[in-house]
Amino acid sequence: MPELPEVETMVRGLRPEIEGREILNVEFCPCTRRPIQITPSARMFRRKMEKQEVLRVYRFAKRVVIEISSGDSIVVEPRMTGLMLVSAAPTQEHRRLCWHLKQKRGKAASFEFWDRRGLGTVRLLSSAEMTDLRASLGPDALEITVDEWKTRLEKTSRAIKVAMLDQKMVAGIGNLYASEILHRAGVSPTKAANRITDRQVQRIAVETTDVLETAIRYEGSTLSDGTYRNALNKDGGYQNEHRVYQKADLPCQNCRSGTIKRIVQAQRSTFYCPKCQR
DNA sequence: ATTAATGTTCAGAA
DNA sequence: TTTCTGAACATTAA
Repeated sequence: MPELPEVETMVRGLRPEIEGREILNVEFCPCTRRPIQITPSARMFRRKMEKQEVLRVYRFAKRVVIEISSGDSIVVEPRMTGLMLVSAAPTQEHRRLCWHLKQKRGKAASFEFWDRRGLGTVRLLSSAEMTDLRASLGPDALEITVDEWKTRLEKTSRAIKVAMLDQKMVAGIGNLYASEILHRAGVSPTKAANRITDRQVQRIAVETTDVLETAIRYEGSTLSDGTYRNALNKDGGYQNEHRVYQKADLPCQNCRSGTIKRIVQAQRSTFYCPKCQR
């Protein structure tokens, strides 16, 4: 599932292929069972995009943002199973949108949004709407400072794992990486955020940066369901580095005496070692 | 054959 | 105000 490292990987795959290219037209793939969630209307969406140049491609939290020459931005939120691709999609069936580009030698002819479950969204936002979107989320997980972590965490009594998933608190961390970060930081996922010690906040800050940057180097995590792929439809590699996620009942690689446990928090699985995470 | 599990976000309830 | 729950979705595993 695309969290920060997976979205960053999509952006890096997309960028060299589509930046500076002209969008000729947008195809709403007919094979889609239900229409993709698009704003504004499909007609407007298409009209505002055609003949525009892709100025830049970047990541914003868990979203892919494609800024075009009109000043508007295409904002793609992959949610659970969405992918941005510049190569053939995993299946024809779940292709949702395809942007056709003006031909350029050695470059992709198009890029597309593929989404098996169809929870993803694609929106066209004005620069003012982009500003609002920015203001609605917390600092990016790769930019947040220790002091920001501290002041934000002490404002809530929710469990630290639940707080880390709150995008208004810190943007970019999802269910998988929250468990991995807390394990490496040695902090219990159930501990109230406002009771985390300064030393633990420091550990969380360090491990957040380390885990996310390492995962980006590995091009994200592709789970057993095989859903996540990079922009070239290749698997990521970070799943082999996981220490707790989906590893219930296996021995803890950190303390070597504990056993990884699965619990449910806010209706989502949390994996941790009760022995070395306090 | 039914049911649970999967995770992100938002709306609405507690 | 803050925290919690359910719904949206498709597919697989039990």
